[in-house]
Amino acid sequence: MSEEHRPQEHAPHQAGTRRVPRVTMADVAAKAGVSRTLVSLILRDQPGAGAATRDRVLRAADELGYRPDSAAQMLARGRSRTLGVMLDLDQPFHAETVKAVYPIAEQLGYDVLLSAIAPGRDERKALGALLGHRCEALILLGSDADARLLERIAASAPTVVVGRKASAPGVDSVHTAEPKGVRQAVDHLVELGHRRIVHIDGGKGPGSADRRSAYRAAMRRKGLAEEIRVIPGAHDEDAGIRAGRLLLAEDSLPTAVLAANDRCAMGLMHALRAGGAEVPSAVSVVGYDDSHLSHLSHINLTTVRQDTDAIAEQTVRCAVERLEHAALPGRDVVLEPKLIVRATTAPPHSLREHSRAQGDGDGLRAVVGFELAVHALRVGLDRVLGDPQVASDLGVRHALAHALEHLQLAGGERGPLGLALARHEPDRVGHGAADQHDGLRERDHQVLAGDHGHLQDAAGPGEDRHGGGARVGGAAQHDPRLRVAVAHRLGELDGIGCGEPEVDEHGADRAPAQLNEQRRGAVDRADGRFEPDAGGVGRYGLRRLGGVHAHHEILHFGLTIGAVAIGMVGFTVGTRRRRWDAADRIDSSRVRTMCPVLATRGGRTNDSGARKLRPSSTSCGK
Amino acid sequence: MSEEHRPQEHAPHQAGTRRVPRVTMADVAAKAGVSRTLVSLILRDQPGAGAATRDRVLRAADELGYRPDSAAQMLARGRSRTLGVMLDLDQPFHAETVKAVYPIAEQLGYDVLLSAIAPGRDERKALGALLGHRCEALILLGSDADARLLERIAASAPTVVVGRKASAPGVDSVHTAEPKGVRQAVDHLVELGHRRIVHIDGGKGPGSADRRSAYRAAMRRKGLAEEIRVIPGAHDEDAGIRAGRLLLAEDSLPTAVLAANDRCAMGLMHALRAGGAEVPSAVSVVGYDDSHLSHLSHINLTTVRQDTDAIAEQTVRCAVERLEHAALPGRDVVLEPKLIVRATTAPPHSLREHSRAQGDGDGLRAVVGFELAVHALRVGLDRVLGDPQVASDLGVRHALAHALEHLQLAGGERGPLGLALARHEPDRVGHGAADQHDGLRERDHQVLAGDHGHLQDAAGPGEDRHGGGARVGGAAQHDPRLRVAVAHRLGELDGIGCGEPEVDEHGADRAPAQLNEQRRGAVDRADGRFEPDAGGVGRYGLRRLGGVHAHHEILHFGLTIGAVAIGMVGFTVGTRRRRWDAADRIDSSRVRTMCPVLATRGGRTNDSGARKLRPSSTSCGK
DNA sequence: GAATTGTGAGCGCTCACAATT
DNA sequence: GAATTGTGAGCGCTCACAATT
Repeated sequence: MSEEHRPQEHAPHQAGTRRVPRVTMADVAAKAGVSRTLVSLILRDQPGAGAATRDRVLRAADELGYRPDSAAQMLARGRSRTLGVMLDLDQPFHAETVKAVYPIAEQLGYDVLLSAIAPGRDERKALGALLGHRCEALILLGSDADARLLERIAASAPTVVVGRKASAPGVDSVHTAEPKGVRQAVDHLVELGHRRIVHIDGGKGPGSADRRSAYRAAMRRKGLAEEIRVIPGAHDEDAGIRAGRLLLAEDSLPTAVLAANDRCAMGLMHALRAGGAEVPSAVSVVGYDDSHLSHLSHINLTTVRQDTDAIAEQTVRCAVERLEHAALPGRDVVLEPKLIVRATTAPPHSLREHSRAQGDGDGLRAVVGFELAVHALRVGLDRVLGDPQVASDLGVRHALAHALEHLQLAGGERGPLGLALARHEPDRVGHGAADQHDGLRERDHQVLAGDHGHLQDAAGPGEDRHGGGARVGGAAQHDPRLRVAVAHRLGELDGIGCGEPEVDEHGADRAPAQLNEQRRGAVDRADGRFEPDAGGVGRYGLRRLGGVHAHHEILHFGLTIGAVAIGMVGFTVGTRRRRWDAADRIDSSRVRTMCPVLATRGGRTNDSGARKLRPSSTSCGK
Repeated sequence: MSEEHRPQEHAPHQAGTRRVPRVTMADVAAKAGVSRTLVSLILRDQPGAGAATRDRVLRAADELGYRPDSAAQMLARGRSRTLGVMLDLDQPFHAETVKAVYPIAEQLGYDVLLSAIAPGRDERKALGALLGHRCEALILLGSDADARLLERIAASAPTVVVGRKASAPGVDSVHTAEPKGVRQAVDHLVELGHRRIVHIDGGKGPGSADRRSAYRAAMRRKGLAEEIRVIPGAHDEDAGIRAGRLLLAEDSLPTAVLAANDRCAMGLMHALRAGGAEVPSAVSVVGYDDSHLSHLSHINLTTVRQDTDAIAEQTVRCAVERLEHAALPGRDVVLEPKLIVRATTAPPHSLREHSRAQGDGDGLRAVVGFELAVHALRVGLDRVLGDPQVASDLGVRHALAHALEHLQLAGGERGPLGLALARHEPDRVGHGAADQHDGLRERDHQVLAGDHGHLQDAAGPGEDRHGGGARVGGAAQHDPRLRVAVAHRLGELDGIGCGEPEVDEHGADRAPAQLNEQRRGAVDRADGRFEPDAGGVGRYGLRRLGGVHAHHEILHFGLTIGAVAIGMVGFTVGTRRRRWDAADRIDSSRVRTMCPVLATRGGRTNDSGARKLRPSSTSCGK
């Protein structure tokens, strides 16, 4: 019977059975005129074949489109060199881990096969698929198998459980030190002043039991045994939503919640916000995992980081070592967790009301505060400097110079406030702080060019200088570059990007240089205009302040300096004014422009609100 | 040579080669006392074996822990009955699809193997793994392969591309009708009144080209050919962030953006918000996919839904049919998309504001701005009034009185600023504006009691009045009730909750009454303390301003008045100062407390930042 | 003759060892 | 003798067919 007429071609026992024609090693060997063994040798990149033969075989294989059949390889080798990974596709943490597993496995010469758990596809099924495909070792990412099941699994193949301590002997496990991570989170909250700290647990999810008891222990350790409360949950948004609603339905909210993981925290925050309880002002929330979502700064979740790279490496290593030394006892690899403080934790309001705790820990607000301080200053400047008379006064200019210098100093030599203002008001501020900045783009340099003093003629005929009410609206329009700068800086503060390792919470154990590289790449790609901020401000300014403190520092600096600067200008104008008054060089319309309240004395006003004011009999007014 | 001494046991060619001992069919056959064929037959559930033998074999297999070796099965069968799915673990849409693929494949008797693309693992690599493991057909979820590559892939195995039209002959594709989905989105936006609708495309991602041209077509169809603008992007958050920053850096924002997919939309929204452009008040955003994230109501993304169940079913069917009838021509299965309107789309502000575009349309920022203006004022007051000498000066008190009066007037008789300040600074402001407020809680009344003048002794010996740097930290602490009030108000303004239907952008077609009900329920549940604000300030204050206008109004008022008030106080202090100077009633430490910059003249400083300042020769300093 | 069971070849590869240059 | 090449068995299964009851 010739090859073409094989009965398999229409085998009756299975619908759709179709022998897929395959280019085999024998075909390649025939074409190249060598033996199968040589082909095998050459394709596996083993030594022992002549260069000419090598070429010929490789070419033949390529021409025939030959692809080794791993089934046959496995069979012949007696082993598959394949690791099976069971995962939950909905857990970003699993995705991160798998992505880190691939390169390590490849490096060790192992293939990776994935099998997902899903509705209607439980662990047994998912693992069965892996085992059936001859995975030599199993990596269980989302397992909630009990000791008995785990033992049975491990009987089939070396097994590594990730994310929790293995409950069965002879099973390796790789996970974070839950007690430490949870304790860090609890300590952080207690330090902020929280006492009513609730824990939403992860149900049967991996690590949940450990985190639950770690929470209890951490609370007891802080003398908060009576405040211990665990709400049953799971590792998804729904659990967080349910817990949030449960809490909202009660008489009063706890001041802080430690969620089972980031997804749970997301759901919780959603429910709280929908119910009118803002995070973190009403309730602080801590997640777990530091999955990529928590980085996004409109989420900006305080969370316990698990290092997926380290987890992946240890996991693969465990599996491979067990594969090569079967007799190894079960190991439990425990990695260090790390609390990443972002913007969802703050002092509880009860404390804040007593005005004791410093700062509210709200990153977004801090930055917005900083921006607004700059704008408040700008409004003040516009008001005052909108009047050429006032602006040209030497005292005012000096006061302004001081204010700006102060601003620059606020965040360090070329601090964020100074730089931002320099970019915001280049024609006014000059670029004393900015011009040495090698990252500044040409355009910026051009804008700044020809201005080397600390203060240019502030009252110069800029197209922006018309005074009056409309100015305020104008002032409220932010320079988009400033926005971008702030957004970038926020990202840096959060440690998403580059940074000195000792400051950067994320990068610390992650090869910062590489991250820097990456970061810069991202920035470069984003938009040519951003480099100065990415490379400059962050590095010189906020970084120096270090981590989360920077948030508070900025808020304080911004508010302080904005207010001080405006006050100063007002002060100076006030001081000088007497002189102008005497010289009668300022008319009422100018005064009104400068400050509507002051102008009402003269009975003239263009402000319906101000019209009702009854002026006092002080020195203001004409 | 006996089995135990196989040389493979220590094969030298590969480190760690270890023949995994395996229970084979022969072992089972031996144990059951039958032939291998019978075991094979029985384990595959084929007819033709006696019931008794069946039992015996099954029992033997079970006892030995026998597990068929799929590598050998594949090899022997000549086919694997395995479908390979290539996916991107970071795309929720892929996860959804895979979860739907499993049951359908199982039903048709196929195994599923997953292979992820990841950094350092491109399509070729991922597909190579699948092919190597003898997948008979390939399902490509995140492919950006061009026609040439696709053709080469398809030469190895029947291929189904998901999410876009296949560009190569003989390749099946399953995707949503992009033109329809995009048109629905564009039509929805145009109906809301948008014209400047930008599209962030998905780069080389699946379906991007189709969506891009569909966007162009839909825009042209609406007579908006001139508004067409495509920003290069990708299917991830980064692309959205980059596009958002790009847009923010321009002179003005578009009013609506159609993102490449949900993740891109998430990044975009993040960037916009970080840059101060609220969604949807400043910019409307539409996603694509309806992945599980978009459901979460703090995201609540308007998006184009793709039915993953239908996609999975059609995809598996295509693959299997092609497997069984090789000659089939390439099919293109097109499914219906569906626009899911949620909360990220709203009428453009140009419409809402009669094309005046006041302010930046940022609700949160407006409110924060208002808060911060109050705080800036407070900082200024603390600074100035922290010095009893200054504070007791009649001129300063009058200036302050004016500022506060102005604040109260700003939002109407009992306007939000006045009220907020009254609650914030009850002992200082008095409750002229607040005491008639029937919603105020008893405690508040008590706090305010006994103070009926417009201005109490500002320098009185309150426990809160110590001046100096620490005060700033204190001032940055917000009254949580104020925040809650603000959050509530924001919710009302945004139409998430109750409100006049004609103002409420979201609720208009959504049964406002029911929403009101819901909202009130939420408020009632949230915390007993909130009623005054929910029922009071909102009703008397902001509501009167009406809808989104209020945002801008508050921002302007807040900034203006904060700056004006501080400037006024500074002005007055400046004016008065001459007198103090003359009387030598103010010492340098006091000045330093009041304003560090001013103090540097005297050479004394407690501020390392200020130390570097070189004072000018003006009137400041001792 | 139908139901049940067994035999031998082969899937495509790798490995140990032998045989060439 | 070192570098290169070839041979034959076997990995664990399935299939067609033969051989039993």
